[in-house]
Amino acid sequence: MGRREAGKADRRVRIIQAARDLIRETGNPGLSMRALASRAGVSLATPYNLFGSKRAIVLAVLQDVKAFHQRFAEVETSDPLERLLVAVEMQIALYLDDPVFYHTVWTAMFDLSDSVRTTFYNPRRDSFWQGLIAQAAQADAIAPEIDQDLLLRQLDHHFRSTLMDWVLGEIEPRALTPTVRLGYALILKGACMPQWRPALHLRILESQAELRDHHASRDRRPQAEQGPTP
Amino acid sequence: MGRREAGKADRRVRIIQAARDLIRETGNPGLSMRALASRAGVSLATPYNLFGSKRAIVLAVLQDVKAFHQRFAEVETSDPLERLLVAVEMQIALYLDDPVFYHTVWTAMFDLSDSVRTTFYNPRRDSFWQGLIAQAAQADAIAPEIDQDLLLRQLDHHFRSTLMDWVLGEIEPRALTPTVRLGYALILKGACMPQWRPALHLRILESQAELRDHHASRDRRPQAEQGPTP
DNA sequence: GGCATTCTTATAACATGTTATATTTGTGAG
DNA sequence: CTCACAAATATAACATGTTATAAGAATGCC
Repeated sequence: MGRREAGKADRRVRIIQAARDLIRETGNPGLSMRALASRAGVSLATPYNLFGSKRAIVLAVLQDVKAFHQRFAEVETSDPLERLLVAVEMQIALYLDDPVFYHTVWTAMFDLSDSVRTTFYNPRRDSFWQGLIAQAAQADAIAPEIDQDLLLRQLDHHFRSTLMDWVLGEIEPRALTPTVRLGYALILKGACMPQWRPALHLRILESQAELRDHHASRDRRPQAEQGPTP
Repeated sequence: MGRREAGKADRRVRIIQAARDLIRETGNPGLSMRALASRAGVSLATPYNLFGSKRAIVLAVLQDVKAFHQRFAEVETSDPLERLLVAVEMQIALYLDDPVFYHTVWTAMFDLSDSVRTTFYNPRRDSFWQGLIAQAAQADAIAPEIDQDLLLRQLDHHFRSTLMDWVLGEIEPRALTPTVRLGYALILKGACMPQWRPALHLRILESQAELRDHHASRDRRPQAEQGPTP
């Protein structure tokens, strides 16, 4: 690896930094490829050579952020199901800490126009959550006949949809946490061993109450005059 | 309403028809606004006057399709939870009957770049599902302390995410039904009264087995070399 | 029937993601 | 040092969603 590769890596870094800065400053709208190239001090063609597409760049930015796992390492909760709930709540909290940035990044994540196979699931993320679920299974909290991979997939589905609601503006930020918690608790209650049900049921009721409060404190969602009937 | 409105309505219909035909013939790629306008025999500006954006048009196409509720009316199952599962499976079946078309339509649905407030939830759809859930609750299948609206939202989340996996190509078509069924069964098991759990548990195991078969019969999902770590 | 309004049309233009081309620059190897 | 190669650059071009503008036609009202 001579200086050729080094130069390339440097350009990659500059592009990612420029993208992150532009997103932080202006949100999605400010991040045009021309603005990005100019800010990174490269030509318009270079980001395409190095990343392939705009979406790939935004996702590289997201990948560059890795504060989460460190934060979570400090949590000590013995209850294995509770650990799952806490972990997912912390993730939401991370996003709400920097809403403009994550809103943009997740919007790109949900952008289907592009064929970049990014997959929401990647080894690092998967293994983290698989670990939590495996722990729960070993602690006899999750029924042994439940497939752990599939369970994780179900939890992810719910997580993603809730985030999508947020990106679409169909959910208020403060409803994010209870919504996610409610979904996780419901699914986990369906997958857990009988003796763990009461605790999860409590979490369900808590989340419901929280959501009802929010709902009560604002007007009804405006009726969409036209909508699909899937 | 004079002929002015009639002409407008006619143009609207022609545009929706042209859009549907183009989607059916070529999928998304063939549906450019210029092609659409030409096919509908109107100028490029007209679709924008009448609908506002491309996404709005595609969604109008989706709204135009309403075969589902009629089909479902013929189903007779006494078990109220089973009715929910059957309903959602029928919906999936509807999509798989005409995959190119629905793939395109759902891709548009998931397109966030546009500000059209379509909402996945609309009165007609909501009331259908709310009815099924209310029936289940009246039959003592769903615990009374569970909020029915929130439960429906959770089910929808799962449905949407699974469809998104399909649109993204992260899931095979034949895995769609068991995936959705698994999620519904898990969530419903978390929300149901105790005596209904065994039946749902059975459905969970069934779905898992089906999914494992699919999984076993193909190579591992290709590892994404780079992915985000949300 | 004549006129004003409203909407379509035709057309151009713009923004932006993306690709292609040709030129230049820097690097590594002999 | 020199040369060949690889990759970046500058630049143009393309596709497409969308908007703007001016002109023209249909409609409804008097």
